Amino acid sequence: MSLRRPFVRAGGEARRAALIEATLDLIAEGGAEAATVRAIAVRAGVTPGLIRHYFSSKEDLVIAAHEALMTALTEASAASLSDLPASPRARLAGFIAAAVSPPVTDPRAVSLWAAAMQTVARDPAMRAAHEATYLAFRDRLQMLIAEVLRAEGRPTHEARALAIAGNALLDGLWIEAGALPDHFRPGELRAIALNSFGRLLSIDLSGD
Amino acid sequence: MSLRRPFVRAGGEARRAALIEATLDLIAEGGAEAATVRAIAVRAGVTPGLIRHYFSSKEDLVIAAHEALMTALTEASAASLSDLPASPRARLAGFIAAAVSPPVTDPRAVSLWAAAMQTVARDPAMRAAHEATYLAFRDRLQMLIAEVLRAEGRPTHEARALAIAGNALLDGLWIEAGALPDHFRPGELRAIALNSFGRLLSIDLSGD
DNA sequence: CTGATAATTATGCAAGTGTATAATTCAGAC
DNA sequence: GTCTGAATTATACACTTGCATAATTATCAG
Repeated sequence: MSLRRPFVRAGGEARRAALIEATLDLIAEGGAEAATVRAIAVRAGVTPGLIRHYFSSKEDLVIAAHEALMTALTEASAASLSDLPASPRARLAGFIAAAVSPPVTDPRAVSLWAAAMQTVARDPAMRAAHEATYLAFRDRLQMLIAEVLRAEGRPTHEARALAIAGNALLDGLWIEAGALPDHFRPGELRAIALNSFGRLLSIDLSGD
Repeated sequence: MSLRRPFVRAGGEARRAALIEATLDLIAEGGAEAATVRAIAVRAGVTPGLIRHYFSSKEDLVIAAHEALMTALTEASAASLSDLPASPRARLAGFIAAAVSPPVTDPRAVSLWAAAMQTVARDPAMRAAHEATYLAFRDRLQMLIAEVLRAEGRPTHEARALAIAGNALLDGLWIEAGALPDHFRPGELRAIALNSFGRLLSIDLSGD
């Protein structure tokens, strides 16, 4: 009579990742409210109670999911760096282009990011996670900008302001591309991003 | 023994507006999940059951609240334009400065915007409303930019791309100001916005 | 003053929420 | 093999949610 559901042990990191993935899927599809403990468990092929074995609370899981998402996005942008030539200008241009192209520009990612944004305002833990990933991206951008300025023999004291503006520009374009993908011609955002960055730095980035 | 709560009749439109206002307050403060039927009723100084007397369901109320918010933002944006001085450069500068300063830069507005953004992806009616307001703002910016270019005797064929980039820049700065207000010195974002726009247009906007 | 009616409150309910706790079962160590 | 601990399931609970329904009351027309 004991028809207890059979299971296989997936061990620490794999299950953790599966639960995070299920959480992100659900939030992207149906908003934060759709990511209930039970729904997450079903999506991950697991029983609700197991969530509490890997995360101290549901909130903890959601925060971990947000961190995983933002880290993945940041690394997707950074991954382009290693493939690029050594020239500072080419490196910056590649970084910018990657930030406004798939897979970074993905409606799912934008929707998830908006959901997280909503909680950042009031949840200190969430804000800490957002701050960390935001600053990580911006610092990377600032370093690339500083390298370009240095290569041109120009002072780097404006790098911070340029990084803030550049980051805002990329964020805005990223959001627009994700929310209203039909409003832009293919490659238009990429061209606008490179052209605008070029003007901000007074350097031509479109060539190479 | 019957201590039934006394009440006054507010009649149709007033109560309806009060319920919408309470809903927006709660969503802004605590996210969509905080806007429960009971919390809305308390905030509006009313009993939960009354909501069903003015709206066929809670979802109906939330949609009405979002519509009210959108139209309010649109009208506020339109009103700000009429107060601006006549010089094209001053008008553009004023518009930019207003976009990254209080009360536009308000955590409540950002939170509400994020909440709406989250549903844009899956709700066609919501997306239509969002498209309209987004394009209205961008078109306004494009017209201001075109006026400046025209006043300088320069061609205006780049106005569209400049408006897209400028709008993205303002969006990004606006969001970060709302999400992480402590990371920027007072007036820093305003200075960055004006300086960056100046470089995008190759025109000095900081003066005047 | 008296009905009539819409506005409002009061009460209750079924479904869903996160979480705690106990019972099981797999996988590797010895 | 068997022992053992961690991974997993199962069950239950207290609470919240949206909503339906019935009972009351303010307000206004006549």
